[in-house]
Amino acid sequence: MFLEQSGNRIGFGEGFKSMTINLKQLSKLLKLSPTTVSRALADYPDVSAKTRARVKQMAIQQGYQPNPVARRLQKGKTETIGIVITPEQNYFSDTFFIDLLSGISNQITRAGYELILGVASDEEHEMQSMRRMVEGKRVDGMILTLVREQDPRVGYLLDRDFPFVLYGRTRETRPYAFVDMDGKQAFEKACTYLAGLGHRRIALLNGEPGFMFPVGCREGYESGLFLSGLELDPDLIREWKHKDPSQSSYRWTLELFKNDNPPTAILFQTEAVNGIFKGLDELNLQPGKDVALIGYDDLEIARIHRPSLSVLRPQAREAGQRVVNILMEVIKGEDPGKFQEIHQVEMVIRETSLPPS
Amino acid sequence: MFLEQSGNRIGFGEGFKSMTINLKQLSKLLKLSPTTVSRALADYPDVSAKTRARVKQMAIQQGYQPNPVARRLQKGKTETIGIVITPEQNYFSDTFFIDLLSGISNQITRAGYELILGVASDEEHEMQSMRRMVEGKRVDGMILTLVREQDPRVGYLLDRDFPFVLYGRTRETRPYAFVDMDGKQAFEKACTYLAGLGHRRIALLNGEPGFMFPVGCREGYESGLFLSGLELDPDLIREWKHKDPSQSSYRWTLELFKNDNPPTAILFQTEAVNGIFKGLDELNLQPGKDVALIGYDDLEIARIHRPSLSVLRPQAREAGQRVVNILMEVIKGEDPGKFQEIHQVEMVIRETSLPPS
DNA sequence: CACTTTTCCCAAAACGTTTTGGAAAAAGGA
DNA sequence: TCCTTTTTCCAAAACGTTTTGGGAAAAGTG
Repeated sequence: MFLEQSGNRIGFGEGFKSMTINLKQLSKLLKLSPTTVSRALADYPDVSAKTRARVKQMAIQQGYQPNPVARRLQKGKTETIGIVITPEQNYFSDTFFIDLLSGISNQITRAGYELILGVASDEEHEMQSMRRMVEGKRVDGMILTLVREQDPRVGYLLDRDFPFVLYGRTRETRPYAFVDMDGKQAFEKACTYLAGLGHRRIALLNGEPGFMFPVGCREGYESGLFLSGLELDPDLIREWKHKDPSQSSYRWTLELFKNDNPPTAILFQTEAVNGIFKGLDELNLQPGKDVALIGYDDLEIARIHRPSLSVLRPQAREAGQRVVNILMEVIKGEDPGKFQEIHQVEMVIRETSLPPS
Repeated sequence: MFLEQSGNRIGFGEGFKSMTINLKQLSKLLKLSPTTVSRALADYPDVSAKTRARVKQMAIQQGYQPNPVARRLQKGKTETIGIVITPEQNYFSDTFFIDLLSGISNQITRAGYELILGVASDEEHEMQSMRRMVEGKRVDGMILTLVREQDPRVGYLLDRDFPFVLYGRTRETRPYAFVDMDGKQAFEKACTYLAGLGHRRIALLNGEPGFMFPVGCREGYESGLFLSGLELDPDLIREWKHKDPSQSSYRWTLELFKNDNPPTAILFQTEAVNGIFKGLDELNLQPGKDVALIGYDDLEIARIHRPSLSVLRPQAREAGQRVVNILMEVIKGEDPGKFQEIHQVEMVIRETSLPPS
């Protein structure tokens, strides 16, 4: 065994040797006990201002950083949050999810925590990845996204009283913490806006059934129709699939216009816009001119397309930050039921929301 | 102090209490020492087959899982790999990056390791996030993506002998480990293919300068022209920006066709396809018919567009797995210079690569 | 001055593993 | 039988922190 804790590299088979100082070494340098050094750095009041300053200065000079693994063991916390994503969900479409993730990651870092990522190919592996994190004691809390109406993950976590926060909502009677976008209000707003322009046949190309988000979209759509004195026509509602948003939305667009009395406007999630454009193109209909369009999510394509796409714009980054702040409270032991946030969604009017021609 | 280590929940302000068993409790149950139980589970030969079986059975029955934090402290490893992504890089375009990440994540999990994710808004925060991981002793190794020609991250890691693997390459004379796609060979193949069809004016709409990948693309393009006996015309080369791939590629497409002798084919990264389609549309040119197109990366849009887009298809998932396997070797102390892999890229001919009309 | 309170510091325990360095028991060899 | 070797187990140390429970010195207090 080498007693010398120098940073010398030993050529072979040795890998990286940290050349950083640890608490014991630092305290020796200061001629203080590890206890006092630890407490000085943590700003405990029972260490004098003078030594505290001395300790801090030396810590900086020596580049001391407490070993997080040791601290975690002692504190009984992993200081880690888990999240599992699945590629099939076309959730990585452009900026939205990465914005959410960005808000989450930054806030987690600020708290001195870590974000560990699982990538699961399907629902089963999604659960498996989460169980590994939870039962393997690898995280203090979980963040769930793209929640389904019946989501086994939520039940699982509630059953074992494990801290978590949803981005979105699910059908579950027990109280839990969530941050959600007000999809209902957003679609209601878009729908009444279009009706206000004179549109009478407004279609909804909704997200995949089984997931929770489209439920709110539909509620908002129906409520918007009702408020505008329009009747609901089931023929004007279609649902695309996560696996191939473009393909399925393309097919449904064509379908919508087979109607004797076709729509003059479509509400949808922007993910599906490529299919819609393609369908309209094939039907020789000009987006914006012949058919008004409002999408949910302000993706790059919405801004660069000509005509540019009117959209509902959720604040993903802010939502991500809130998710983390709430999760920290829940981990501390706060009642999750207290944290149920529904964020308003802004409407951005661009060129595809004109009155009917 | 509570001696009783039961899993009882204490109602308030207590958060989640793991009700899992630990090594000491398990060994008490088995009437064995923690040492023996630990060694039995790790398949050491100095514990008899009989007790080993007994231990394993009990471990399963009790749902014992060793606390990873404690193991990490003892082993002096974090069992964790870090990766930092930046949202501005439109790297999340559809399937490519998520496939890479999927390969990385799965392989890391298989090794019993964790993947921690940093999201940085720009180059500076990218470095900052990495330093936090490295100097904060939070990871055993780093994975770098979207590397620049001059990449400070590589120098930083080499300087402190910290294990890392690049997905991609950079200009650096010291040896380091990487997995890269053979962009050069891919573009050469596409270029000679188009030339073989009779195209004489082949344009390159290349990625952002400063990054390493476009360098190889250009080399392959030039080499392809040379092999086909075509002359290089600098007017047929343009470069778009990561910030707005569609916008800039749209502008450059228009620019390309202002040429007295415009191209009949374009090579590009599929990320930029929306801008190209838009530009061609504006110029009343039909993709595939009037202008042959081959993109790099098989994104969803490439498959669903009519005409469907011929592409060069990198195997992102496999590359991700290799990156992790190599990183594990480097962490073990193997010489990074031994691991320099260049993966071949498949060409998928679809409908946009016809002979010139 | 004697007593109490406050200030400042520290030794030891604890977190839950794995590894080290034996030691007792069993088996083998003569 | 006695000695050697092999098998099987374990006590103690170690990883690097934070927390616990004082204790000595300094500062008030009468």
